[in-house]
Amino acid sequence: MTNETHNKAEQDQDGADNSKYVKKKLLAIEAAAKVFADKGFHGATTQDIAAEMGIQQGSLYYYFKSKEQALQEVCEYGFEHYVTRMKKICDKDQPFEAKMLAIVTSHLTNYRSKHSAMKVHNDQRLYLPTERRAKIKKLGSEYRDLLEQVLAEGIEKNVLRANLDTHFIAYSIIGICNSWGSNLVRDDDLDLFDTIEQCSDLILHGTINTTPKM
Amino acid sequence: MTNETHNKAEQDQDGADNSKYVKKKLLAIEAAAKVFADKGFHGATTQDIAAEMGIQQGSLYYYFKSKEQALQEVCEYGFEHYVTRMKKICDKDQPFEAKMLAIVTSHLTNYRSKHSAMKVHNDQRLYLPTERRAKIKKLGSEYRDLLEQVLAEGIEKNVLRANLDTHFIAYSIIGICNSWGSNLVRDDDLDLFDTIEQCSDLILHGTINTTPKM
DNA sequence: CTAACTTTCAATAGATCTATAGAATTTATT
DNA sequence: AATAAATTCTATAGATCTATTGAAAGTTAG
Repeated sequence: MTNETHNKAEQDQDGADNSKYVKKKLLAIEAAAKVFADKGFHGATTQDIAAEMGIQQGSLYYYFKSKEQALQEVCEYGFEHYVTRMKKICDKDQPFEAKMLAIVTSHLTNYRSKHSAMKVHNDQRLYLPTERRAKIKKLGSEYRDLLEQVLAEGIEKNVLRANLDTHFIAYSIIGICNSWGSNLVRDDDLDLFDTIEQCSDLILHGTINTTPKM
Repeated sequence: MTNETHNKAEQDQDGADNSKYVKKKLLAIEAAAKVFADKGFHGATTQDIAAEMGIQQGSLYYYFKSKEQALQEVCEYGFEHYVTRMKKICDKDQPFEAKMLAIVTSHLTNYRSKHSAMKVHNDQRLYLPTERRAKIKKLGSEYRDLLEQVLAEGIEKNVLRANLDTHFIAYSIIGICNSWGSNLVRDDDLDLFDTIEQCSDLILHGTINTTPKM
């Protein structure tokens, strides 16, 4: 009768398996991801998201306290898997080339198979106020650090050129992968494994012909 | 007294030098570019753009018939220079490496020196309805074609590896450049020429150490 | 100085869209 | 079956925001 919690959206960081709720909340995140990916954060309406889920606009607020929170959760959702997988790859003891292939594969596979959330993370996260981006930022720099570490190892083992700037290369790899990731999302006909292979090849060998027959 | 053209925005494809008008219209496009780059198309308001120009919200419609038209013009504005410059580079008779350097330089310089419009073109053009994107699309494919042609020449002259997919490489180059372009826009401390050099180097030579001392 | 033209302004209608609140319905529990 | 709890609905206030309109202010030219 007083102010009980009528709104699940308020008590929302527990991992407790309210099974029913948790499952539909996930659907909500995925619906938001799809809609944000298509129309952009500001271009999308809560109505769009609700429609995607087959519920009424107002009902959406049972799952999200605000549209902004929805964006935040979509971004985190899209990015968490991705960083987790990266950690696993880096932990394994593998030759450099294999690691790099695994990294590119992980990155691009994530785009194709799973989430518009990846796209939303890339394109829309800057519309979040800084407070809401803290976790995402942390994940992002974790990811880059891991990647730079892999590159540093590669240099140490003499597989990579010694004069490389790992920071620069890390950003570039992420750039290429994101760019192709977007293409994969946009164009269903694009072959995933072909793309993976070509990206890796470009990153490793560049374009120059090193054995020119004269 | 009937319906005369009170609105310049309606008669707007003439290159005639209404000097005063033309100059301020350019300021309008640049203001829109800045605001769209910061807040995104849907996140920006006509009020924001007007404020950036120091005029009232309603007055903006003297220069643009609609917010959407503003976006279209910003995208075209950002991209035209860019394609024009590309043509010049390709026409010149130069060795492959020089051409590639020039292309990367042109691309990144355009980001740093001139326009948020580049950013808007990249990030926001898909929010335009197809009709409004016709010109932009044409320019885009012109650009890619030119780039692919340069690459094909490189292969022919045996400077580049024969097994390259020019289409793929072209997209990748654009991807890397856009990615670093965004970084250049976001981070003023980033050195332009350093970035250019590193991008070119990566594209040409990749990362692998081709002369490993054992 | 006056008339014609250009540019800006102020005010607003009409159309959103977010978020809230309380009722209605469905689902789970005793 | 009766009660409690969870989920969804309807309706709406309040806050935008775009685009229009006609008047005001500024500029140019005769």
